[in-house]
Amino acid sequence: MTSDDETLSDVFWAVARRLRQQSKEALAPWDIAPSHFRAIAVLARHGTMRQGELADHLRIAARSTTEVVDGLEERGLVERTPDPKDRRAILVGLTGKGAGLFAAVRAARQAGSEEYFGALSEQDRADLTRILGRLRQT
Amino acid sequence: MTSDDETLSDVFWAVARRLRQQSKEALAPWDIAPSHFRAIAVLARHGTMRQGELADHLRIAARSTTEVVDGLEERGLVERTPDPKDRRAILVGLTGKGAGLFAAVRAARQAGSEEYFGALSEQDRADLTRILGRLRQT
DNA sequence: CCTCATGTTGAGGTAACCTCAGCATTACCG
DNA sequence: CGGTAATGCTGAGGTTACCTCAACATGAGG
Repeated sequence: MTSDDETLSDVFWAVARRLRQQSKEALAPWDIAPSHFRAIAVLARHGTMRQGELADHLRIAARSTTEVVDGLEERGLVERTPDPKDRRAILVGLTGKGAGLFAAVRAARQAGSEEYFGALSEQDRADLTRILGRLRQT
Repeated sequence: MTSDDETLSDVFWAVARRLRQQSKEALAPWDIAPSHFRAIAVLARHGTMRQGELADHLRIAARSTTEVVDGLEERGLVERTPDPKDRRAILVGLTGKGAGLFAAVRAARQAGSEEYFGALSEQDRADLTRILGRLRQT
């Protein structure tokens, strides 16, 4: 009830906080953060790749990817192996445990975020996807 | 080109990053962060209030509000005065400088975020507002 | 007056990023 | 071929925008 003085971006950030909270909780049983899961999902779908490529997929800086991969490696969910074709590069791939976790989360359909957005109607989800997609390209 | 493997939340976060970047840049000339501006906007619209009230308006924890107000006070944009009615409480109000900054940013229409969302059509903005509003209540 | 509630802050923490500089390695070019 | 440039990663350090928990002062009710 507090306010009507909310701009679109205020609402946007309110939702962002909510979403973060929600998906963090959803992933808590597996002891990983949303950013970790995002990376796992990419690896699960596209297979082993270089860290740099992973960064591109995640649309974050290479340096940030190092950190995400560090977290996953600590947990035994991914493996780093030197790229035989380029000794500067490092390949990142899911371990069995990592693949298992991905499957488990998927199966449980607790990807959290999707659960969250599930409150919307098909139509609203479609609109939201379209509108956000447009914004991203701006 | 990197990916089609994007969930709705991925897109959402991509937009969030963009938005943050964009509005940070837009506010840079005034040396304040988006969170600061949010607080200023509330104070400009509703006038002097207690810190706790401000926290409610911003929908963040009271402790976090302390920090935002700290930042604004350092920059001379707000003033803390003891609440004469309750000596535990503190009133926060805009200084002339703060009000001036608000006006300047407004006038320049560089609230950034709104600029960003301005790329959308009326209709899309309305839809987005509606959908996000619904999500927030979830 | 004594206990409980309220308003703010100190201390300490988190997630998810960022840039900049440095190191190793590979690629290109005369 | 030798030297310069570009590439791939990481160490160091920073930022934003939050959070919780506990302490402290003050106010309110019985």
